[in-house]
Amino acid sequence: MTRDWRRGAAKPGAPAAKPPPVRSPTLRDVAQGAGVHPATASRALNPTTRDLVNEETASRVIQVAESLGYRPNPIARSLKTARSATVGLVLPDLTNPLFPPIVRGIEDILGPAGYNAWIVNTDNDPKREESQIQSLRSRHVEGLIIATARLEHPLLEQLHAHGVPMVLVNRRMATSDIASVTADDATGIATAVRHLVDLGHRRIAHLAGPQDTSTGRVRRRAFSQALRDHGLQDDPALVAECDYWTEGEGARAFRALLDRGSPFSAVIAGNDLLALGSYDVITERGLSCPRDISVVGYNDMPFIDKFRPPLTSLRVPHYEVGAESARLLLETLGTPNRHPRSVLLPVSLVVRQSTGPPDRPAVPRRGRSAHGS
Amino acid sequence: MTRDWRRGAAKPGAPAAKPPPVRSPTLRDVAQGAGVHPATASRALNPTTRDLVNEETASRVIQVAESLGYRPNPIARSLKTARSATVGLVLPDLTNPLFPPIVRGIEDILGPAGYNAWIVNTDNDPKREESQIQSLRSRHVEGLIIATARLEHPLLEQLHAHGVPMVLVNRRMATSDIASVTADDATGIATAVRHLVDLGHRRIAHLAGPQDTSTGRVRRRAFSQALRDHGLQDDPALVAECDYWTEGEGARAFRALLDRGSPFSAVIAGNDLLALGSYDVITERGLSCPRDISVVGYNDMPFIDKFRPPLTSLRVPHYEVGAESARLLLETLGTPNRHPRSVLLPVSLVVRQSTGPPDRPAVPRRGRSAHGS
DNA sequence: CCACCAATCGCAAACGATTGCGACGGCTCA
DNA sequence: TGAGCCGTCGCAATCGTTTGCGATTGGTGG
Repeated sequence: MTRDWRRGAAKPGAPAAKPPPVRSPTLRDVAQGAGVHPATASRALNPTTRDLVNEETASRVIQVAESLGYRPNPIARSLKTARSATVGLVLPDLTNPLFPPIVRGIEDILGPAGYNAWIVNTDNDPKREESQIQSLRSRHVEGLIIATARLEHPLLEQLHAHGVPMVLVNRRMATSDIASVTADDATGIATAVRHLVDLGHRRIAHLAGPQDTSTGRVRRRAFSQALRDHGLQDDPALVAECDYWTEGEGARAFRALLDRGSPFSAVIAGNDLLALGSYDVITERGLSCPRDISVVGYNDMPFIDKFRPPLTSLRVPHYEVGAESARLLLETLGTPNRHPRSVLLPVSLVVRQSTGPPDRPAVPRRGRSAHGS
Repeated sequence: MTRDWRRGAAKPGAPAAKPPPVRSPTLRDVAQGAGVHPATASRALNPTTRDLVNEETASRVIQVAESLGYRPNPIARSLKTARSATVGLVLPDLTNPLFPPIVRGIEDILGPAGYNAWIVNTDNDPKREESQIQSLRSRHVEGLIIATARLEHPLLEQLHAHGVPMVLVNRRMATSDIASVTADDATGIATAVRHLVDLGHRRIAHLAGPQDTSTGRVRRRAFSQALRDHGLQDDPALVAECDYWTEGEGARAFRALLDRGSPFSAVIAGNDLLALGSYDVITERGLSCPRDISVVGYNDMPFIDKFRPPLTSLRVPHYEVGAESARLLLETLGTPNRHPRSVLLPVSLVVRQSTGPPDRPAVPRRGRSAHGS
């Protein structure tokens, strides 16, 4: 005698006025419809346990489930299994056009694998980052894809030590060996330098990104290395650091570069936004690109081919970066103790109109600043 | 062996010598620590039920909870309460730079109210949209913010009829009265037309967006109305429709416009991407903007001031649009039967260098196409 | 002095799923 | 014929929290 386990057992005395609640069907409903126990229904519906139940009953259960439009409740499942089919995606700032393609790549891989991504913004604020990650963890995300890594990042190291599966995207860390997906920045920068040298440039400047990020540092080092490889002088006066990857910082640093008085005819920016900042300053000082100064960006942001002038930039396969990081994370989730792997994706130089042969030995505008002789 | 990084992976073989699991503390732990029943702890921790428990015990419970670093498990809570403190955000395409600021606005309002947003992409694919929304609902999101609405949208109407709280952002629907937040497109377009008329333009074209979206249709109608208001002829030959809000569609439609042979000296694009498409064609045909043709965009996308030439555009307060839609949704969640409200946010014209006085009666390039007489 | 009430708090049943374990038949094999 | 095994499937516990209800206490008014 099957006990009536249904919660809505009609109150005795109450008329059989069946008020059909819009409540979506539960596992119990399909079990009852198929005349089996919920446990059996559960096993029948789950592909990995399906062979524990008679093939005929299984298909009957499936049949009923479909006709009822049964959708398993991910919350209940999560609670029981402590798994969530969800991964967290931690971004510094969605407004940066760099990230949407990465997100797309990630989702396109995760989706077919049955996972979804929780996207959170940190605004580059470590406090916010910590609380966001905390929130993700309490939601039982199974892994993290992190685009906010700094070279020194205690929080991430701690998570990694705790065995939290994660992969860094677009960034690497100094110490820990955490899986990461980045572009081959060293080769990219070398390509850019060669391009400029081939055009005839000899004094090339660098707008370096934040030195507490791997991209900022790797690109800066690669820059120095490439100069030396070409037998050029690696003049510290031709490198200016930016504290953030923003247009404003790019402008500030580029102004500083000009004001230092060391002549240069080309600049390689740590990324496109910094390059845009230098565009602003070039206009502001009455200079012309590429006549007075050639500019190379990094990332090949969308629409950057429509800027004035169209920016020569290094194209990073962002979509692929995202996709690859998702694949890495899935691998990690599948085989936990796998040794962390890091992949390097190729970048390519897209030559547009912001680079050209040096017009003449550039005499940087000294402004009215009276510094130096 | 489930890989569960939340709870300390108990080393196998370790004696049962009180292995203090790193497992995050549960309500039971707190209750036990405070010497009360979990139910009491729950009530003490919940601000709305706190007055059901003795003030002293309440503070003791809170004390213990803090010292233990207790974080309530949202999943368990969700399961029990059928609420999730989560809303779904349905976007057509995150890659469109229009959306990140909207997302920011939404998150900035939702966050302090204790809500989080699940972001999903639909790629403008109705099938995908349906499955994504289904997925959101099964996660018990409490409401939806939807940026993918078309004028006719059975799915949304059905959800609305089912009482799903939702607000449309940047779009409205034809029939249902669903809360929405949009820009004041009619006024915006009128402003643009006046700007062009003031410059001396008399034959103005329109690159219309998809006519199954409210924005596309409203802007197109406003365009015709504004022409008439200025006593100008509303020539159907000067309106070309785009099927999508993409650069490519803009280019295609603009080519068609030129090939029709009706002269015009300015064009108002349904949005910035369409305007960019016309830029491409202007270059491709050897024309010049604004000398031959003035162009006005819509949305004032980030960085669009750096295009060639800097695009005159209508600025929509996207952040505010997002924020306002979040506020609306929160209101709806707070008072379910409230009559749906729709808000219209002001837009402003940002004049840059893509608009200027007409050089001479433009003689559109007829190309080598042999169509027509 | 008893009945009643308010304030507190515990009990236990949910929420919807998963899963170890054991029950039950039917079958094989010695 | 009985022991043992295998295929199926039900039982019940469990995940962590919320909440209706009832029990206990102490205080109060009649």
